[in-house]
Amino acid sequence: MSKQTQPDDIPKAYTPSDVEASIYQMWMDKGYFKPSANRDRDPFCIIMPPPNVTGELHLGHALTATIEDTLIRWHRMRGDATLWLPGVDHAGIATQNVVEKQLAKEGMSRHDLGREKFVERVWQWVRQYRSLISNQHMRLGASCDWDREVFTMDEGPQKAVRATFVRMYNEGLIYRGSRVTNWCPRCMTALSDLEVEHEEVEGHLWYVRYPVLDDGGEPTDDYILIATTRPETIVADVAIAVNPSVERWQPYIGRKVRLPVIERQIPVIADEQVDAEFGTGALKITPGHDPLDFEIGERHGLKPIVAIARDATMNEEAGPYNGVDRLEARKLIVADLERLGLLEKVEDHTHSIGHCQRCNTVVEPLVSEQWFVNMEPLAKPAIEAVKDGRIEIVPRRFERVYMNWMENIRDWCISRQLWWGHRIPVWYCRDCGEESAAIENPDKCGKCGSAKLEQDPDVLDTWFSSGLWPYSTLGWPDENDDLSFFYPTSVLETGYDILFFWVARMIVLGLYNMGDVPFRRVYLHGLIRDAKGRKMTKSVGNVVDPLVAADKYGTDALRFTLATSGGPGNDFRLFDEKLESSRNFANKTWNASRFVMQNVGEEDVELLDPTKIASVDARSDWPLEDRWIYSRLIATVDETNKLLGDFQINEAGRVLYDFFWSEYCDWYLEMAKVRLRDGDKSPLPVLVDVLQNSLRLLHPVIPFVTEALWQHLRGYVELESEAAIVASYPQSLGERDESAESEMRTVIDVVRAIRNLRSERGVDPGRYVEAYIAANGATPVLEGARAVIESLARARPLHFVSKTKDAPSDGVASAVLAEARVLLPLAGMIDVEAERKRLNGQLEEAEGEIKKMEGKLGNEQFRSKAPAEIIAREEAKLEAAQARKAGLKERLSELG
RNA sequence: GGGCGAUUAGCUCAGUUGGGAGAGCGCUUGCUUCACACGCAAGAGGUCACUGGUUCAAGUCCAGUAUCGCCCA
Repeated sequence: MSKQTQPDDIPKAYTPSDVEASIYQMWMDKGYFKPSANRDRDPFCIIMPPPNVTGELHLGHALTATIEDTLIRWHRMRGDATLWLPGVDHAGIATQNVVEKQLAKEGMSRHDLGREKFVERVWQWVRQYRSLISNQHMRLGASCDWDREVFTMDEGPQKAVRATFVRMYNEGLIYRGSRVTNWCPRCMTALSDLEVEHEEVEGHLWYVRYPVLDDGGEPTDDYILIATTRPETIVADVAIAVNPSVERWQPYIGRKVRLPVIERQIPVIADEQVDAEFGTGALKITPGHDPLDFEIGERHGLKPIVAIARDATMNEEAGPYNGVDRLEARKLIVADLERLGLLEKVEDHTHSIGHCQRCNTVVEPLVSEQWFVNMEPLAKPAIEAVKDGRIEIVPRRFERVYMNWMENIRDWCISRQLWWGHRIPVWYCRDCGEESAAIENPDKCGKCGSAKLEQDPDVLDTWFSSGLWPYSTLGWPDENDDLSFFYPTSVLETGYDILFFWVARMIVLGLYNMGDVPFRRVYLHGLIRDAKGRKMTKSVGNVVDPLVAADKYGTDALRFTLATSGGPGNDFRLFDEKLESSRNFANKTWNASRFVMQNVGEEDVELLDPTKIASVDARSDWPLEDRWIYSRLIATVDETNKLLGDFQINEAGRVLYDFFWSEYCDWYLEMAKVRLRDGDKSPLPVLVDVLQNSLRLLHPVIPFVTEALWQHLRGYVELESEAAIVASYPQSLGERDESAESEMRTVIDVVRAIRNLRSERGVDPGRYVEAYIAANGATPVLEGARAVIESLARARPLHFVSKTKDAPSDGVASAVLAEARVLLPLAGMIDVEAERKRLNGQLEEAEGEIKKMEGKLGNEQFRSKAPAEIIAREEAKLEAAQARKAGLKERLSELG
């Protein structure tokens, strides 16, 4: 084979920026991201959560991309027909806000432009950011099928939105009505309940006197005391409600009181729902500005009064306060109440206040006409789907959170008073007043034929279109092969913070539109925090740009860190030290590979044939270290596949890290060097084979460095595929070799013991020292590993003796293991007294262990109830401790 | 008010059928050893928040308490 690269051509340290761009380009050019057209294969499909088109990707997106890409690459390597479909969300309010901000810098508002021109302006923004987002995903190594990239406002999804709306409208599941909804006076739109964030605020409770009127409508000296947190809404009160079960209120029911501040008369009514415990037990009823009051008002046929306008200023209903901002009006009204002697007292009071998710403005609940989805009938099948396991949520605990929300579902306000978004497909006839919904824009009224049609000016909640994402991206409502092959999709992966916003609604709408669940499994990841555990926000200024981190440490380092930092569903902190450690790991793979390639050099090395070496027997004539590392590889392969199947990506990463670094590099490579230095090339096939398996195992998490190495390695050895990304993922390689593993533990223990003695006695690291080993049963194993031990422990020559008495006795440092006693003659470096003290300490430890084990094994209950395997293990421990004790006693008596 | 999560080495976190207390970083000591100082070797460091229970056996299961955080109303 011709060598494509020389070892010297490979730089000493891995430099991500040298290889990432060209590798990604190569993957793209070769079309590796496209799903196999072979429909006999199992489908594996993830629809990417569409990032908002508002701006650049943050770490949460990078985490999503990392986890999904890892799963996708793993399945692709396993041979599944794998599709990862990318997309971008139009993000109604958020995008409208950013474009408005841009306009403001030019001294304009959207009203200056008008709706049509403003929307065109947003499209300009979209064109810019849509590709920017794709490019950022590419930098992160995302192996999605870019030809299928979709935007929520593309023609296909538009059609899906309309088809869904029209059907729900016709079936009465979507309706229009006047309700108290959450109104953001800054965004000037209604919001759904989910878009309101509640915050505890230190406020006040004002106790206001409402004078009771006599039959002639004249005020008496009597009054009803009302506690309120919002005095400005007094002007919109329509009644006072009391709980009829409270004795003291009985005489007032049916009478009238006079509204303080503006002199309107309102009735005192009785309603069971009034909380007799809160405040004074009497409640002012303001149906125009409180959802609960709205319900009470409806029950009693009271017409709501809206006194606060959409811009949060008081309107004409507020009389003297007309035109004043709601918070200013509060101050004025409190002052007026005080002046009139109607304010009895003020108490401090903490309560939660709703804020707009997008702009943090205090939300005003007010009555307005909006579109709603009747959720209850839709929630039932969505509850069933999770209950009966058609959808599994990982981690499991979120299933309860989901259930709780679904079982207490409330109608979903879907209309937004915005210009940017899916326009509600409802038209009103100006001639006959007919209202109808349609998929295609109608040109005349279906009832009277008039052409004077007006479309509803509002747009839909962004989440309405993203709720259709698992199939609108696959071409629905049109039927096609992709849709039937890939739907239901395999995994929906996202952060737990959008479980309700997105996941729950996709389940509801998927079942409604498709009659089947949108995905089989939901995997929810945690949120990323900064080094101090704080949420990353622009206002704190602690936001980490994923691409900056990727530039600094390499994309693989970022990915490895994100993939291994936290368990499923748990938040985790990100900081530089973690990224450094991941970078070091990438560099380790680089250098181990470099070492292997240097040693392969011009040799013709063939890969091992796994089918021929699957059994322990087939490997029985291999040297111990070869049998050992191959057994460890087999164990690692099995464990990794199992963990990835359970979404335990963090654990899989840890297992691979430990195997590659602590076993392959720290021990196997060093042991292989012993033979290689003697000109023995026999370790090469194992060295290469374990390496190429490791590269494949690691590829899903750290794709760039593994691909770069794969390409280098191909210059030396015939590998199974032209690229790591399309190599097969190692699976079930064969039987573990338990005896090789335990024999190697003994060898390693002996090496460590010698190193420890040397280090403690300050032996010059370069110096070789003689060593004596008394090992009894383990002698053949240790003797077989003589060269390895001599080299790794720098102990030469190594003498095997049957008893420690056969070794020199003067100036000897010793270590007593269960399997062997090791003696290092270090004349002049040994303090006999200190040595005795040290050994006595170990003797005490061993005796303690023996006592503990004897106690346990002497317990009849343990003997009869514990599994045999555990009893055997404890017995082995006891024996080991006893062996150690005997060895230590022998040594001590030799010391005299 | 209801629910969930966290509490394990100085720091950040693993620990998924109950039986070995672990990793990375930091720290101490020694090494430019022919893959790697983004490294190697040797160490120190923990009543697994607390109380009680189940069990032969509890970081792991159950009940409760405390502190912190999150979600829902």
